[in-house]
Amino acid sequence: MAASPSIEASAVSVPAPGLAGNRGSLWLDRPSTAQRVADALRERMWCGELQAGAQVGELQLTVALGVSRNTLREAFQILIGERLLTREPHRGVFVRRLTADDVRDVYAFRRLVECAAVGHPAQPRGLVEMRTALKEGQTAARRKAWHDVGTADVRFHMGVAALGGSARLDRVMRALFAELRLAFQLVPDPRALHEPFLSLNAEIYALAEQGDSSRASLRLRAYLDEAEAVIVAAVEGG
Amino acid sequence: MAASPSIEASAVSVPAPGLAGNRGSLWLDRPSTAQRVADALRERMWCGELQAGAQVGELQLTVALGVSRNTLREAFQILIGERLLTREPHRGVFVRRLTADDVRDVYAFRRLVECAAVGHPAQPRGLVEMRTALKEGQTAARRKAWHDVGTADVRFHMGVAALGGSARLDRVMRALFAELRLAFQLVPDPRALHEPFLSLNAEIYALAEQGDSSRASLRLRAYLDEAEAVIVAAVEGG
DNA sequence: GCATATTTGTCCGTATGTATA
DNA sequence: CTATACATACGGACAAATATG
Repeated sequence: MAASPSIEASAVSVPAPGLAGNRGSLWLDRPSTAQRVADALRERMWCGELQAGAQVGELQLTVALGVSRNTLREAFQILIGERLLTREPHRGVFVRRLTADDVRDVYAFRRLVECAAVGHPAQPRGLVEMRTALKEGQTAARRKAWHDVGTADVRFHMGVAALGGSARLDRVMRALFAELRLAFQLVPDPRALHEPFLSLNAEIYALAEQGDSSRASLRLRAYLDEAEAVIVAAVEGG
Repeated sequence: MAASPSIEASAVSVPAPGLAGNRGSLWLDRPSTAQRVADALRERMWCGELQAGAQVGELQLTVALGVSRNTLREAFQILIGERLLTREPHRGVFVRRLTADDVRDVYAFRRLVECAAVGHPAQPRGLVEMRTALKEGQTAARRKAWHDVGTADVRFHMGVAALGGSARLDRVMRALFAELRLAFQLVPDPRALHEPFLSLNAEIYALAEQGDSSRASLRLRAYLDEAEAVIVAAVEGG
């Protein structure tokens, strides 16, 4: 059985919604306990603390997070809906493990959507997101912080999607990258995974910025083909 | 307050997961109770029995569906994740009411995605889906069953999306249409909503089938612009 | 503005069925 | 095969917030 990473001693630290404090706050930013638990678990998956295939048992988490089973199960439903967790009936809840076909489908989707977004940009604001993400990635690479390079890469392509000018697309892509991150962590060498794409992203940005949509779309496709191959290999190899 | 449509006397009829029967079934198709409740509610929204803005009270539904409050709340989380329900803290759960901006965003997304799919079709199997949906719509129109015409229209454009060749795209579009249906039902005259698009869909299909991707993409864009205007007007008028 | 009733948010206890050692 | 552990689902309890008179 997959070693379930220790999750002890980390209660959800935000004040519970039914308690004191929060005076004056008009319920505007008061996520429910289930929502905060889901956020906490999502964060743990994003940073690699909870890895693909790991079981997230109900009992352990109730004591670790200090919430009831009911609340925890609500949080599970949220994350199952986001396809970050999967439920095996009467066996438990597990961090999703992407198959090679899952990864291929992710990249089929990205090819369609990202290439369309750079091909017919509707929201130039995405360009600034791309630019800042690009710089982030470059400085992170100088620090040899490859995990951060990967985060910047995700942010860069969120910027690409933002060119589409649709909030829904932004949401869908955010969810997609959260899933994909689960597969990233199966790649043994994070440097080999993220470093080669820095220059490709720079090319894509330059072309998009100077309005050469069709050439940008072509380079983007090259990026996606390469990245898909790397991740598929990692998923199949592991 | 929006009249909450009667939901009485309609318990979730599938055998509960922890009971007899199901012998030999290896848990393959055994959705949890929460999942079945969510399916039931989704169906009621799809067919218009539960309308946008209606409150779905916990107590009424627990007695109507014969499930516990905990289970019902799990189902709520599923549907909230699909953006079919919204939660107003300490006030209740309501069927989502789309704003004009929501509708505009839906169509921005559809323009990007559907036009890309017909523009660079990767999965010709979508064409057969389009064709059957087209016929369905035409026969439904002869019967003056405008609700069915709308369903066929959705199916037609699911076929368009299927041209993209991505299971994820199919899922996203299915969720999108479930949302959009909530807005469809605000349009007073369902005939005026769906009938004009029959011929446009036929045009799009013909062009796509004979491989004229760019012209198909143009007609599709015309469809989406027109449909957006109709729905936005209905949402703003209501 | 205040007191009350209703509903939500959250927790706990428990019974039953399933999977696994 | 039995026993243990755990998931599923239900029902009750209580505090907090909202709605109502």
